[in-house]
Amino acid sequence: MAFEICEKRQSVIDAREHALVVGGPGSGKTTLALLKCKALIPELTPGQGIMFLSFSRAAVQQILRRCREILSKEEMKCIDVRTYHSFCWDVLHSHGGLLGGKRLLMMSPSDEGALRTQFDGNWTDESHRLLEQDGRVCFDLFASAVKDLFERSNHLRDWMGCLFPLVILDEFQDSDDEQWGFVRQLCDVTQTLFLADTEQRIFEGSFRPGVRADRLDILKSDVAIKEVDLIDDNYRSADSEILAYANAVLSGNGPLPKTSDVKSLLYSYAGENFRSSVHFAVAATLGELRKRGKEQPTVAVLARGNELIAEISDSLQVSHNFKGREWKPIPHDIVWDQVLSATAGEAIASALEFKSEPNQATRRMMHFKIKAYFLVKKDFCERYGGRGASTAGDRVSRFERAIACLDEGKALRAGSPKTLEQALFDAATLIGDPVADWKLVRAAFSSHADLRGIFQDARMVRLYRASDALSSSLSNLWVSQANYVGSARVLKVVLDQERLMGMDRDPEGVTLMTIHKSKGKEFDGVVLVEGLHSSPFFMAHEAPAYAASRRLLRVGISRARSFVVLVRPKKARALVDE
DNA sequence: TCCTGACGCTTTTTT
DNA sequence: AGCGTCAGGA
Repeated sequence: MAFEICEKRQSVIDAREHALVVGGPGSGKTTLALLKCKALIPELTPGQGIMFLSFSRAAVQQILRRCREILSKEEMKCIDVRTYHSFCWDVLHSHGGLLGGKRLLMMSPSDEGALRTQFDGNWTDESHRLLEQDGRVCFDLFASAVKDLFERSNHLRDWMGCLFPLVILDEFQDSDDEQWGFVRQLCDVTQTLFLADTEQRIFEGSFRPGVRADRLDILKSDVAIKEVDLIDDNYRSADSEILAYANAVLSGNGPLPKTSDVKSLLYSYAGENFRSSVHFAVAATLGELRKRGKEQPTVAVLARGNELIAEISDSLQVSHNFKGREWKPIPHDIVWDQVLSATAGEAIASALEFKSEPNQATRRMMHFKIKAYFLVKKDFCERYGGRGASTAGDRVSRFERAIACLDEGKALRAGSPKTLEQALFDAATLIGDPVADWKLVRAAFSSHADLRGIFQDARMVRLYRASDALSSSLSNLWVSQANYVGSARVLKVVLDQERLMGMDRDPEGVTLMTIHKSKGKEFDGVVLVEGLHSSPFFMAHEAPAYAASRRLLRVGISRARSFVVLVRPKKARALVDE
């Protein structure tokens, strides 16, 4: 469907004042913003450009993809699409000296993480102290530091306005107080275009303080702004009822629109019944999309939680019987960046080293890596939620004590360190096949309740084929030295590399991720999966109308251009009240 | 210090 | 179902 420029849209393109465009998924906010850029570019003087800010690197990729469709190469040079953080980083890097005299030092998230795991106390206070006393800026403080900078130096702020006659703010409903702080400053010196969808507020709440439900009201009351609502427009699934379905789920009031573009599949039990149902749903979605003429359909398999995503990935890797047919494994990608699974992988790798070459050094390293895993886990729990932190802390000290025993030459006491060593000792001999040997050593981690987390978290460190970088590196170790010493290091290097490379690959075929990660993306088909005991569509203790869950569901459903399958437990709550 | 059993909860998370 | 938590026992 062609993008029609109605009067409403043209007014945004022509506007010389601040503008706010509100619209749902697929309503064409980004396209409209880029058309405005196209119109403005001829007026730019040399050195001037347009700044397009978004939150995540994934969103930046998505916008750049759109730029390639809409703008010429020359035009693209005039637009700077970046994340808030990278913009702030540059401002602080070039002009941070204005803040305290000496040059500022920016800390990357991993620098900050390393400091934080060592620091005992209130990290927020500490990060402010680091900025004020040492000129070291933590990632979370970038925006507020830029705000301070603009406040203290009107000259710098004015100059930013000259450099960027138009600044576009994507997903503005998700901005926090600090980000709004420096954007507010820019409003005085340049033209702005805000893009927003209030119903896509899915990160609001605990994890990013300062993100507010009434962000748009604050904007409208602080700045004179022209507001345009694209709420009725839909270009993504223009011919289908998918968005209408998603909006019915959002409102919670029936009835759901009757459509052949959204199907439900109900399952009865966890385990095999669940896994084969999901497997079938994905295969059927691929089949349906091919029938509809997509030769290489893209399909997203979405769930609320990472654990369920991991289980689904397991399901798609083996054959299943469903509806009297055998369904072959389905190759897929997973969007997965949990630091925890890499750390768990390092612990398993160090156990592989110990099993293959038992000596003081490998033995100590294994206990040390396990302790490191629990430290990361503790930090993780403290940051995101709270539960699990005390257990992880216990286990840190348990392995600390074990290391102390080793250093003093004493025998280990009863407990998980000793149980693990015994399990590794009892396990079969390693044979030099990294896939089999990894499996064997990983299994030893299920020998004690303490270590089950490592066993689970390392699931996503996969060694499928001999061609994989990881398994060939491990093979090389075995061939050259007849043991696996060094595999923990190799694993870290390979995973870091993969993380960098996997960054900007376009989705193709089947991709698994949480619904949160799917925000801003689109696919031909979507399979939304609800667990029986985990990742329910509606969280048990949520506010009465399940507003947050409904917003999330709407994001998930509306990712689809053509076809949606919902896989749910039979006894699950209905999507809408009748 | 470690284990066991009863009880409760089950979710995400940019850079 | 399966894990974290907390209390009490070995």
